[in-house]
Amino acid sequence: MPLRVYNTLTRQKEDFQPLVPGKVTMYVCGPTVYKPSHIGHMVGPVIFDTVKRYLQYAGFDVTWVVNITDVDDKLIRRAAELNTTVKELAEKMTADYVDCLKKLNVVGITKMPRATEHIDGMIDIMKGLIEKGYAYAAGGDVYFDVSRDEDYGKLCNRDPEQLEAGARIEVSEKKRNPGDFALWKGTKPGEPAWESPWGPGRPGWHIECSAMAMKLLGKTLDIHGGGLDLQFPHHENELAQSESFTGRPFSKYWMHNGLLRFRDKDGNVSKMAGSVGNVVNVVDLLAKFRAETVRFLLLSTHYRSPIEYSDDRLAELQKSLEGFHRFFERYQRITNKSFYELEAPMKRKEFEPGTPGSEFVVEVVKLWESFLSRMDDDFNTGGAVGVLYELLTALNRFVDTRGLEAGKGTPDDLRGFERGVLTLKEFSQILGVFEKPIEASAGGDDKLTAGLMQLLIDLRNQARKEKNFAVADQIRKRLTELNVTLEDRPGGTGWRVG
RNA sequence: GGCCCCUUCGCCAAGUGGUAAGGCAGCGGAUUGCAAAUCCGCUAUCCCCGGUUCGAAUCCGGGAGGGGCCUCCA
Repeated sequence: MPLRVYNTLTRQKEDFQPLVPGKVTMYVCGPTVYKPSHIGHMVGPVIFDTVKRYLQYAGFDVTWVVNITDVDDKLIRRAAELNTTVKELAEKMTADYVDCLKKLNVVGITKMPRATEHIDGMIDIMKGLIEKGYAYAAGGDVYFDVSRDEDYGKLCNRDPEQLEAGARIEVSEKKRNPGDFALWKGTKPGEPAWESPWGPGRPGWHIECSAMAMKLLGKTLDIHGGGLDLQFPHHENELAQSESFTGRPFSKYWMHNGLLRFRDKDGNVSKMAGSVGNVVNVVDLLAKFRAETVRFLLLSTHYRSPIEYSDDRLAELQKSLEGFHRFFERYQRITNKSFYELEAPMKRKEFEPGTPGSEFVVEVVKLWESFLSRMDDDFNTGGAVGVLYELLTALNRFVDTRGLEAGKGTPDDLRGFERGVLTLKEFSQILGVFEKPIEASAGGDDKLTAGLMQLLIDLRNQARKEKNFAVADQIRKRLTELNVTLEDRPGGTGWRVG
């Protein structure tokens, strides 16, 4: 089954076929770095990081660019409030953003260009647009002339006349049409400015993305992504100016991710955004929940659907993910190997069906196919996550029924088991999760604690042997009060925090 | 006013014409000295009304409720 992608431009799912066979260029709009990142900023990166992982898995060579907008009205305002420079503020907030991405295991970004590094490219585009009559200079500003662009509005299915009807666009004497947008803004005192043929000024909001995308990835991209809220006006304008400039399609596929929603105490649901004032900073969030849980939350819904955020939901999710980590410990007990250090081949075609005839392997292969067919269908990570849980259950069931933990498995059982675990690893790598053990439950790092725990466990087991359950239960109860849970397993007693 | 989307078990969430994945919670069972962990089983006909079809959660029309964009926003 071919990989299919929903294209905002055509409003339907299409077979994915990049311009150059085997290679994919992807551009995703990044943040304006004037405030610390909130979770909403992470939705796109996590999703497109997973998209990139899957495209690579499917055999494509992917180049992924995410821009940093480091000059704009909000930055200028905020810098003034903080009594700092735009540059300094941007650097600080960029560092915060990059750090958040790293924590959420977004590792696939090839390049992160800054808008201010591409002023020349923007000027070239503006010159070209003016030459072709798509843009005009007016009093130190440069505007894009919407009326000259015949298919303006095609991305968002908008009729320019309708736009004007409801427009609350800033009225400017300088504009020819109300819908025209600024490519270049003449400088005002105290603002950062760059030289240009139209005098000193700074870029408008949309031109930077066109300049950076085309400079780094070429005139036509394979995938352009971003949040649904950027569809209009940002992407519409980006598309208009880019295509007017090059005369070629700007991007083959446009992908838009759903926005995060926030449910308040009264049960009202609304988008999470700075303008609503209900944002949750990533740094604050990660103090409460593991980064893996947050990443998982963003992947457990289809990317085009809105994601409803709440603490309860994260807590619930975190709990269910612990089941996976418990299984990884179980795997280690059985095979003496660390799941976290396993490496599954990240090429789809390298999958080997494993021992033929084994019922368990047949089941694994079925789940593997199911997982991939969901991912093939417009990156349905929500559905794929469901298969991930199914595989976990299948593995635990196999361990139980074959008595693997008690050492009763045949070599054939163990081979099949390894095949299944490696498949789980493969899924994990595609989703970018389960790379590290949960710290709190690892427990054994501290030698003294480990020794004391072993002492208590030995004492309790001795009491159990003597049928002195009052003492045994006393020990367990007191440990429970200390948030330590004991597990009596076939191979001996284990413990964990939590 | 214009454009668009959503409504599936108590909660979250897959499924886009062939008879309802998965998670959390709940209940029952296996296992256990009792627990924990794990496994097994049980719990929905898909907001309402009408239509198309042999057959619809899935398509069409109408209604109700919710959300988004049109202005900075990931």
